Amino acid sequence: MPELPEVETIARGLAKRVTGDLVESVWLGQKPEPLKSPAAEIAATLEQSRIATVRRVGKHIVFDLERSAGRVGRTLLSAKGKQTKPARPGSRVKRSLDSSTMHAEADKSVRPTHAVPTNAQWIVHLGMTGSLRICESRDEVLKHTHAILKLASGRELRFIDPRRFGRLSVAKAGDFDAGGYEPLEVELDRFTALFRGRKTPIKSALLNQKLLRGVGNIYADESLFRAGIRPRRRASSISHEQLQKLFLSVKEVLREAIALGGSSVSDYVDADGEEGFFQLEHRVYGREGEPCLVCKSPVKRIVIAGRSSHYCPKCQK
DNA sequence: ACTATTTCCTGGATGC
DNA sequence: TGCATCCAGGAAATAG
Repeated sequence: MPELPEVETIARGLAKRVTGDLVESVWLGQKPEPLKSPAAEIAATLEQSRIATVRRVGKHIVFDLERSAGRVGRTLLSAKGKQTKPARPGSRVKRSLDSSTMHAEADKSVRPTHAVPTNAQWIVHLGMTGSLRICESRDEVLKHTHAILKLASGRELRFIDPRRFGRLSVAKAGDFDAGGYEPLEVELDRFTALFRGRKTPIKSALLNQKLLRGVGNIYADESLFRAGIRPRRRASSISHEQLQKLFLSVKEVLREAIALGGSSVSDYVDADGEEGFFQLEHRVYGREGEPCLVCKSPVKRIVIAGRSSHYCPKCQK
């Protein structure tokens, strides 16, 4: 179940291996659930785009795409002869409406094959069981494969997701907004303000992606344990001092988990097929009935908002 | 404006 | 051994 540290690990691994590669063609499966944008739009955006960067935003993986208008223009010209309206899909995307006409006119007359980045994005959410794998084209196409990107390097980037909780979408650059603050970047006063006046359990607030983006069930439980706060405590009832502790705990847990490549539970592996090791550092998650590592009390498991929540009844108040 | 609950989905674990 | 049932959970939708 990829949360922030797993997604960060995956994005870093993908960045190493596909940055600069060109998407030559795209195959999308028939199951509609994983597609948040129309299939034709996803394919059209990806095809003939260069992957400029791969990065994590919350639990999303964002591929920043660039398209060389020169390449497209040249292809069209050679195939169809001189066109009065050269197709340059890149020119319109970034510029404002006011200036686009002028620029288009100028570009057309002076440099019809000038490269203009289109600045689109491919956004992948892995859900519970989604994975992105770099394959050779001869590799067996696994069951539950929903998308295959053929790359100019000869490899394929495949999206596989048995449970289909994952989502694929495309957006123009700058249009994608995951909401919430990045937990590793947020400042203390903004962090504490998130919980002011909220009657919901602190655990639920931590899982709310509109407040903080990227914290999931494992890291919420682990952060609350380190901060000594019970998951059912109402967010508004937590003292400033305790929130300060939670602020530090969240960052500490996430940083340690990223350093260890995330937590490998439910067969999570990163882009290189490597397991993470933070599951060995879990102090409460998945340890129901086992002794607290600090006080030896049995770890309790309760359900909050349908999520299992683990805590030490003695260490957490 | 919030908050709580339900729904989606399948593989693996459990129970009889 | 086989078959049914339950469970995992992120986020969107729905209800209050």
